[in-house]
This record gives sequence, C-alpha cells and structure tokens, in this order.
Amino acid sequence: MSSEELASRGHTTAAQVRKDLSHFGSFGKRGLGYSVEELSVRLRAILGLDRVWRVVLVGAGRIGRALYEYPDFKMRGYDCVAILDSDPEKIGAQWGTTTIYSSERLETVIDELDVDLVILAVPASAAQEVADRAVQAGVKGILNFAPVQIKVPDSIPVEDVNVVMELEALSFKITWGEAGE
Amino acid sequence: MSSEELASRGHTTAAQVRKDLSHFGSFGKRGLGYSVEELSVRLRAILGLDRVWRVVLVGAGRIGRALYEYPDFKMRGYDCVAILDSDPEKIGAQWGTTTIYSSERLETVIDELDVDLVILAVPASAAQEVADRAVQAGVKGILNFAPVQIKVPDSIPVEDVNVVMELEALSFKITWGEAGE
DNA sequence: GTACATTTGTGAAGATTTTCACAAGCGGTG
DNA sequence: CACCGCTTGTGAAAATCTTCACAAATGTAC
Repeated sequence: MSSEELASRGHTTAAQVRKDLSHFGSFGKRGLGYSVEELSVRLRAILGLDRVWRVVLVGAGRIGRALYEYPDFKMRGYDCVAILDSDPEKIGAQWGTTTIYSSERLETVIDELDVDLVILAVPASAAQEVADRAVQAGVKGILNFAPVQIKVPDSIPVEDVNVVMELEALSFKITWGEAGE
Repeated sequence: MSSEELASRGHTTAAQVRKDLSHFGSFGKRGLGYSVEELSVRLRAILGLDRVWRVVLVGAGRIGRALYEYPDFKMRGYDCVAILDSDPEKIGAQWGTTTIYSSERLETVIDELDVDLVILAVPASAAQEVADRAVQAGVKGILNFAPVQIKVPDSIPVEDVNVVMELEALSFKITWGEAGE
C-alpha cells in the first residue's frame, strides 16, 4: 500500500505519512509502498501494544461499566484485573467474572496485581485523591474520565477523555464555520 | 487572574495564554490580569455555548446510556431531544422521560425536532450509514464514538472519541519514556 | 540487460506555532 | 501628580511542523 493510499485513509498527506514513518525507521520499499502486514507489526511494537497492559478500573458507575463491556478493550490487549468503587452498595457485586472491591484496596491491588494503568471513572471530586494514591503506588499511566485537570508528576502520562469538551469543540467549529476534522 | 496563573492551571505558558486570548479580542487589564467573570462569559460566547444545542443520540447501548445519564451533558447546554436505536427490543423503551424510537426515523427527527448534532454510539459497521443519512438530513456536526474513521463532507465537523486510542497513546508514552500530557 | 513506471526517504523551502522581550497601560502610594 | 510594581498585548525571533521536489531504489516488460 502506497503512502498515498494510507494518507487518504488517515485524513493526511502522503508526504506526512512518509515523514512520520521514517522517523521510526525505513519500512517501505521504493516503487512498491509499504507492506500492510509489516506495518501492522512494526506499529504495534512502536505503540507498545505487543504486550498485555494490566489495568485497574476505579469507579463502577455507568462510564466504568460501558468501558468494561467494550469488546475492543480486552481485544486490544488491555486486561482489567480489578474493579474498585467506594460505594458500599456496589462492593462485592460481580461484573462478569470480576468482583468489585473497595477503593481502599487501591494500593494493595496496584502492588500485588502488578497494575500498569489506572482508569479514573470517578466523580471529579474524588479524582485527584485517587490519582495521587495511584501514582504513589507505582502506576505508570492514567486514563482520566473525570472532568478535572489532575496534577501528577511530569513522569506519569495522563490522557483525558472529556465528552463535553468534544461537544464544545464541535459547537465552536459550527459557530465559526471552520469545519474540517 | 494573571495569564501566569491561567497558564499553570491549563498546562501551558503565560505567553501562550495571552496570544490565544488576544486572538479573539483584548480581555485583560494591564497590571491586573483577566477578570474571571468576564473571561467566562466571553469564552462561552466564543465557544458558541451561549445557546442550547439540540442533539439526537443514535445507539441506545451502554455508551449511549452512560452519556445520556452524564449530568454535565444537560448542564452544559446540550439537550438530547431524541434517542434512536435499530434493535426492535429497545424501541419503545423509556430512558427517563425520553422514549427510544427506531433509527429509521432519523431523517424525520433531525428535520422536525430541529437537531443540530448527532451522537453516533452505534457499532462500527453502522456508523458510516447513519452519518451519511444524518448529513443528508442537515445535521451540523457529529460526535463519533464508533471506532472507525467516518467520511463526511468537509463542511461538517466531526469529533471522534476513541478510548482504545487514548489507551494506546498512554502505552506509547510509557513505552518510550517521554511523559507529559 | 536496459528502459520504464513507480514510490520511497529525505534535504531544503515554506508555513505555522511558540517563545521572547518590551513598550504601553493600570492601579496604588505618598 | 509623579513614581512604582505588575501585567497585558504584540511585533520580532526562534523553534517546530508540513510540504515540495527529486535522487535512489524496486519490480516489470521486452
């Protein structure tokens, strides 16, 4: 597949595709393009997806549930090794084969189950505290669904998912006419 | 509040804050900084949030439900005027005060209820078709939860929410050490 | 084996974004 | 009212990102 075709599928340009890929090595063959199979393997390695990532889900509300049920989640190599919640009503409940434990166990779970990532699906008011404890316990990254900017050491990457912000970005683009993606 | 403080809260620099804001006008007072109250009003206007946006939710699965229940959604001025699904089992069911209708009604709903935005919470396989129909029916923007790149005319803005991609971004940053947010 | 139609990888050019740095403006103080 | 400490708004400089354009490489045709 040529950089031209990759570009058209990915909303970008051929030159951009080539520059980006060349940054990680020289995967293409001149005159032919890129082997999709090889690209897939190489990109997986680059993205760090050639392994299983151990995840703990904090917050067993609707967002947590939707995520837990999301089939791609497991399929893409993310293994939810524990679910925690602070609500005594929810503790002890089962989702599939996974039991919900008390959030108090956060440190124990991260340490004993060798957790890599924490998914924060808790209310905004609880997010910072959980994040602090998770970082302290040695977690390597955080996916934050809480609508607050959490503060962590620079060495810990955080990704934010904030649907309202996405809607606001849409509203902005519609209001001021400049479309595009 | 000074640009310095705004910057530290927003993970950016003071100069950046000033440049960005100055792009839309001159909101600050020299020697004093920015009035939080005024900034809030002005930014709302800039983002197009000083109105209600009428939204139709397509896909009454777990993601749709989580979104529908998300309190900030209504509070920030997004009004879900209809819920659609293609599953006959779900059609007719009620979520709160809203009834789920057949996806076949998409065009009618968009037209008659004067819908601005479509939220695509359908499986990947259905996303493109729903998007096409929504655009045809005159929708102004799309929030896409389906894990595919949908194609729409350049004039229609699309925002994608893809949790697996966020996790992959985390994996990448952890694997290659360069943290930051 | 040579000519040919492709397509990569990449320096150089061009465009955009970010940072710097400072004149101009603001309110307070004596 | 003149001075002072602070902070904005903004051109100019620096840094970064994107596009251009082309030599080098690859397979195919004859």
